[in-house]
Amino acid sequence: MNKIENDLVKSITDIILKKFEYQCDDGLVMIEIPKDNKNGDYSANIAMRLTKILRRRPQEIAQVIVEAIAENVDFVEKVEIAGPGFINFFIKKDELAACINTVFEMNDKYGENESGNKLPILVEYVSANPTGILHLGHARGAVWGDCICRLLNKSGYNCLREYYVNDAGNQINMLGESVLVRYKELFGIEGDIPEDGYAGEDIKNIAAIIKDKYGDKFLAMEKAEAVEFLKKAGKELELKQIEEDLEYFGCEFDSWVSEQWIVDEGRVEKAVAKMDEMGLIYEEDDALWFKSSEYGDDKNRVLKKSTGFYTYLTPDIANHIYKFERGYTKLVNLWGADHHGYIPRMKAAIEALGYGKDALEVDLIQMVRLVENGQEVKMSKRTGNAVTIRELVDDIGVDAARYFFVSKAVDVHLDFDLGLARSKTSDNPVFYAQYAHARMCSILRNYGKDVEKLPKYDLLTSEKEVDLLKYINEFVSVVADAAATRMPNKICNYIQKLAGYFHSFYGSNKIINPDDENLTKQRMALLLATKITLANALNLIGISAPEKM
RNA sequence: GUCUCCGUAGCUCAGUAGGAUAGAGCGUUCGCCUCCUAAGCGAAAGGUCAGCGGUUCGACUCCGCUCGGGGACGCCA
Repeated sequence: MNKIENDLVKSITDIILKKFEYQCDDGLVMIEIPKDNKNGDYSANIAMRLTKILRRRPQEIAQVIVEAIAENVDFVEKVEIAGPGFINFFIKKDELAACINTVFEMNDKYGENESGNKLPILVEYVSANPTGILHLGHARGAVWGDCICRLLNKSGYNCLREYYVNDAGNQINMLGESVLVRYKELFGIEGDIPEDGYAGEDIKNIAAIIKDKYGDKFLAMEKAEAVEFLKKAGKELELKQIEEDLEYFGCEFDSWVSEQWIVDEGRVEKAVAKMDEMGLIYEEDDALWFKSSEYGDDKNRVLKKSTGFYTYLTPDIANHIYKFERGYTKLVNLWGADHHGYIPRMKAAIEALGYGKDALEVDLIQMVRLVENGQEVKMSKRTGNAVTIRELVDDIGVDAARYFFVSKAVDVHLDFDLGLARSKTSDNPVFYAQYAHARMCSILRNYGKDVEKLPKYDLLTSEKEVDLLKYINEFVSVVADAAATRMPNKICNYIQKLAGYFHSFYGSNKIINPDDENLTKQRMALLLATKITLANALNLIGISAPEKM
């Protein structure tokens, strides 16, 4: 919330306390920017919200508030009651323009806020198995998670970006076997990829790298021994590829936690022992079960199979314990929608272990369906024809690709029309915003002088100018809200709207006006403040703000 | 069958602490470059917010039911 809104809320609660003897919670007072600015610069619906509590008609409550505001709040130019009881505030124009100097002072830090209160929060995302190349489905989660972390950092959370590497299960054995098949092929020995194996091009590349490095040494080796080696080598090469692709896509991680490491450290055994100690475990049919149904899951889950191996769940529980041990009190996981059934059992484990029911929040990333020429393109690491992140980025660019994913809420299914993304690059909304930025830079270049910080901006009173000022003022609260709700798409909405206000301002006002030096200075200041805000917003979603287009 | 996500303009989607006349892009139809970037601006057309009921001053928004579409329901990972 910006200063004006804050002051309004405070004034209103004060008045309510004084006139109605009711201590009104700040959260009850909503200050909004009305859609139609005939209804003021800001409006409040508090009179209607209080009707029940105060047992008075909204008009009556509004009347009292309006009178007191008019008397006591000096930055309000006019205040009136409208419709069913809205209180509409018209703010003195130079008060609205005060944000320009705030933006200048904060510069690239404008938008920062302390709403997170330094809360230690660990965000786990992507976490794709190191058995294949990252494709479109992963791209959505990667960008979304990356943007969430950018928002959290901007909003004063203490955020850690983590990738959980599933490098211990059966799929890694299959990786080793698949590499072995491709490796042998390079020596003319034909074989079939196992049923659950991996047939992607990446496996061939790995086989080739291994052949270059080690020659034919695995041909004579015992199969089990060869697979043991190849799965490790394969995993490392796959991981390296994943890391490079993510970086290429503008997504970085602070921390990579290996499942194998969790196992090797004895953390799995420790977790099981602890759960046993707490009476959360029982034995049945030669397997070890977790009483997850006592904590909200619809049935109990196996921790250790009758074969003696752990299920996927068990090391992951140890993984989550490890997160808490490092001091993170809030955990956020971004999982694919197919993991939806997995959430209750992980939450059950966390609750059972005493970390609190709501310590873990899981945001599900709904499916991305790849469509081309009206037909669905199946994507699977195994069929080998998946469109990879790298291909996508080479095709349409990092900015457009990122924007496509981050602008749409993750809880809806996404049809990614590759043909459309390719052919309509210039229609992508990201260019609208980037063009606005480039336009502003161009005007700054044409101006040729430094933009001055002025003590007063009293000439910025036209409708377009006021729209811009109010919206620049909103940025901080938009960032805080987007962080709290973990919805970076709200930043996209902000960007589109801010760019729209600018383009509209540009269309109706000559910014550099040789006949009026004072007005030009003020408009240039507004322009620079807009540019800084837009650049900061673009940066929050990892999209470049070009100086020229 | 159970759980879950979704249903808003011809298409792709915003709008979710309940608020004033439901928004944007693409597409369609008109205007606007002797002037700071026309990748832009202005205007028009386009809607039973899937349907029915409930909660209340007020519902696209919250609750229930129905219909329609996606996904998940393993001693896989």
